[in-house]
Amino acid sequence: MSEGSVVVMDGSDPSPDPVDLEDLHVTVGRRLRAASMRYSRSRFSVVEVLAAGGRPLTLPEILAAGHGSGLAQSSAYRNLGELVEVGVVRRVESGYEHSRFELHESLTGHHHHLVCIECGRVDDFEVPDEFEAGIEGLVGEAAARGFRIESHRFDMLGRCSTCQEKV
Amino acid sequence: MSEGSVVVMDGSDPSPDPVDLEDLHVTVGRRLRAASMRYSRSRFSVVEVLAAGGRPLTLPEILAAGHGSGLAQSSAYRNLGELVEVGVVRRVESGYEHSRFELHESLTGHHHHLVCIECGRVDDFEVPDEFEAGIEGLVGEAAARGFRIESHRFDMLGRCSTCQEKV
DNA sequence: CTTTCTGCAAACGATTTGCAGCAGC
DNA sequence: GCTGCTGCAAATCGTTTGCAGAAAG
Repeated sequence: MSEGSVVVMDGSDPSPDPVDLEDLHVTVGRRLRAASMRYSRSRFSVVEVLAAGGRPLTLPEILAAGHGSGLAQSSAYRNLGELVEVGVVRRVESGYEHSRFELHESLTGHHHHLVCIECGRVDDFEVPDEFEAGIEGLVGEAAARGFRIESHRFDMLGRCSTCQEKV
Repeated sequence: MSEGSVVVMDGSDPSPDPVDLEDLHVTVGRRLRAASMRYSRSRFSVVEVLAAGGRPLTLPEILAAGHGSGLAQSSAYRNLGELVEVGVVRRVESGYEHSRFELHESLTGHHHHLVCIECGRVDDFEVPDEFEAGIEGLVGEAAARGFRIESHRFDMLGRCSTCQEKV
């Protein structure tokens, strides 16, 4: 649960995610070993690709990015599933043809998504602290409905710059 | 696009959705006819089930609720797809085994979802106006990232009352 | 060496679709 | 009576899984 290398975003940095690769791999290796799993070459490659992507990627994107690594589709899916289980990867259902995968928030920091309703592309998006605080306030309201809230998901849907041009 | 029977929620009513069935069917019939489609018995039944559900339902749930109507699975899917196209139904991807379907927000009012991470159940959830206002403020920020926002999606994830007991 | 991975190919399962007969208007 | 809708069964397609050989430690 506790993790020393959590990256805290301050909202003032517009660049993707300066996650330190060194730390990242150390942390991932630790989490895998804790589950008596190996940090194999293909798992390493998947993590590397996700870190470089800086946004949720589909399986085809992951395979293409790891070009030459010759990773089989089934292995990639299997790796992703395992990484999800040890809390290194998070699966993002975009509702388009493919699921998307990104590094877990414990590694990249809490954020939300900008989803293109045209091409399905998903970008990361951080919101002001006061907004997040407002969300916390809603948790109590949900409790009144019998729900015990663990997390939330906030997406803004629209058209990315590329797809706006196509109109 | 414009529609006279849009239901506006004021956020003070905790009950599900007092959508008037009469109005609902009239509106749906109008939208279908506008697309030169018929308001067939099975489409009617699907709309009725969704209205009664008051929350996003899966296809199995829809078929079960319309018991006796003998609606074929493929027809239900086809009806739902058509209703989505004419703006009567909205598809909600829960990320669990089945997609879910609910009446379009133009018929039920804008709302969000409480999602049970255990059983996949989804309940409707309305947030205070000031919260929605805060969301609008984020649209401009997204624009700075090249995205033109059309809508948003906010889900709170947790465990429903039934699934809390199972622990 | 032993245990855990990987690739391959087959299996799955939710959703979609072609087609011939039925229903709405 | 047309035209559009429905059920049935087959096809899709992203994702999962069984298995035999290949790596990790």
